[in-house]
Amino acid sequence: MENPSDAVVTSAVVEAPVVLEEALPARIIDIAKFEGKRVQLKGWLYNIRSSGKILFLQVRDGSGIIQAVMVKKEVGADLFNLAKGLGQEASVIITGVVRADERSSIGFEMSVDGLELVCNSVDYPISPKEHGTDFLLDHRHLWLRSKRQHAILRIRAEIIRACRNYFDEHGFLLIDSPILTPAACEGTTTLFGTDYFDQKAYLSQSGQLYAEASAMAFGKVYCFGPTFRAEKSRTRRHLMEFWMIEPEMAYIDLDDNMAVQEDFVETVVQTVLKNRMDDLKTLERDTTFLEKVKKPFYRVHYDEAVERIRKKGFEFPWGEDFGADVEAALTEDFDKPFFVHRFPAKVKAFYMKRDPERPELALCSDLLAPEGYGEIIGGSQREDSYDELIGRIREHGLPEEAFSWYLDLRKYGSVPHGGFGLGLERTVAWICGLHHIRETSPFPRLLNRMNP
RNA sequence: UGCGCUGUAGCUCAACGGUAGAGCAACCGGCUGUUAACCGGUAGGUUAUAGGUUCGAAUCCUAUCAGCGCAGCCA
Repeated sequence: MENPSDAVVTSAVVEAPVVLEEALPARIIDIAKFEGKRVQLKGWLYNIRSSGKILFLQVRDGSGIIQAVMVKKEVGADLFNLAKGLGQEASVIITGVVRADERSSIGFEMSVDGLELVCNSVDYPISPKEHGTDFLLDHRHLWLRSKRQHAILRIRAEIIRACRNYFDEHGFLLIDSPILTPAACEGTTTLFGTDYFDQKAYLSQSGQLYAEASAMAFGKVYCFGPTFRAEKSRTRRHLMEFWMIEPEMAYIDLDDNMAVQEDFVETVVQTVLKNRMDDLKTLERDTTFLEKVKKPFYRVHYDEAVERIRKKGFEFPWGEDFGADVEAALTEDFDKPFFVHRFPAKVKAFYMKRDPERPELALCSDLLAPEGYGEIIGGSQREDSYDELIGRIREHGLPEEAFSWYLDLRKYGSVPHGGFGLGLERTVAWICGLHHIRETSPFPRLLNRMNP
């Protein structure tokens, strides 16, 4: 700047007609609308590749990933070197012009003309190469930033939305059940205990009993919330904490109950296929089985299921509940979800109504997903007779006092009723085609794992 | 809780009784169309922990700890 002639040249550049137009705030998901426009993206650096005088920045903003191309001679050495030194997951605000490009997987790229470093990221633990699940679960808070997890969690959100919409649009009222409860709902599984001032309390394992009370008040209701099981199960189908949607309906029988379930499940699956095909592709999900999820679903009586199992070579005594191997073998027979109904009452919960034609059977059903996924719904018609129900409670050795309010429902205008519970995470695993349930939850609670 | 499997560099793995190695990540350098980029170089280790067998142990044995898989339970 000592030389006055330099100043003249500098000001000439500033006032030249190459002044950039204002950058429009944009998100990658609707980048197509901005073709030819200069935009501003706020995001994180997903990956970076360098070719000497040209940089390829993979930038994600939570809605998608775009390749932003930076050329050294266009942006100058300072900015170029700054960008070159960025770490994976550095937060950046970039500006540039959007243009169509056939080489891009999303059809568009961006030519960068500006980059602001918000915060650098040094030694990011999750590299683009493969990692073990244990390591990834330790870094779940960062793992959430990767493509595959985005696809799964978007599908999860879509499934939740579809579930809520279905019941909201079919005359059900949302009535949430309490999470802190005084006693076991079903009396079988182990519960997480906690302290309720000077009283013992438990985390809810099901909202069903409360849903029944609500159904007697509003006719058709559903609850949707977390449930907790303290079972020490370590399998690919179990979580300690999971979400369950539990509709309950007054004046229905077992057949009505199954009809609602198949209509509901068909709607949820078809909605995901319609709205989240990109994410299913990211997961490389073969959707042929999902396309077939249309009613009616098959209805297999327990007696028939036992016959099918025996034909497959299992020595299966009538009266038992199905183990995992038997259940998986049974799903081989069907190309879409199917019901197994009327299980022997002695292997089922105390509140289920008996089949009047065969009192050794319960009016219940499980809905099993194909492709080996197995049970996603358990449902039943509930016992509506006071005398029958109190007999069951005594047979099971349950504390009568704790169930007095539940018995009241059979005292004051009892009606035939029923409902079911759909396990959200199992449904997500099935629709996404996942091997293990743990990726279906943003922060899964597993045996021996509560962090992060 | 039972049975089985596994703990080696930040990560994914190799070395299977004889000097602990590779790819990726990190760092330095090269490259104007890369897309799990590539090429060259540097650094990185009390082989989960504690005992034992052996001239010699990552490797064989025992215990402990941690993780994974399957089962039971269920959604």
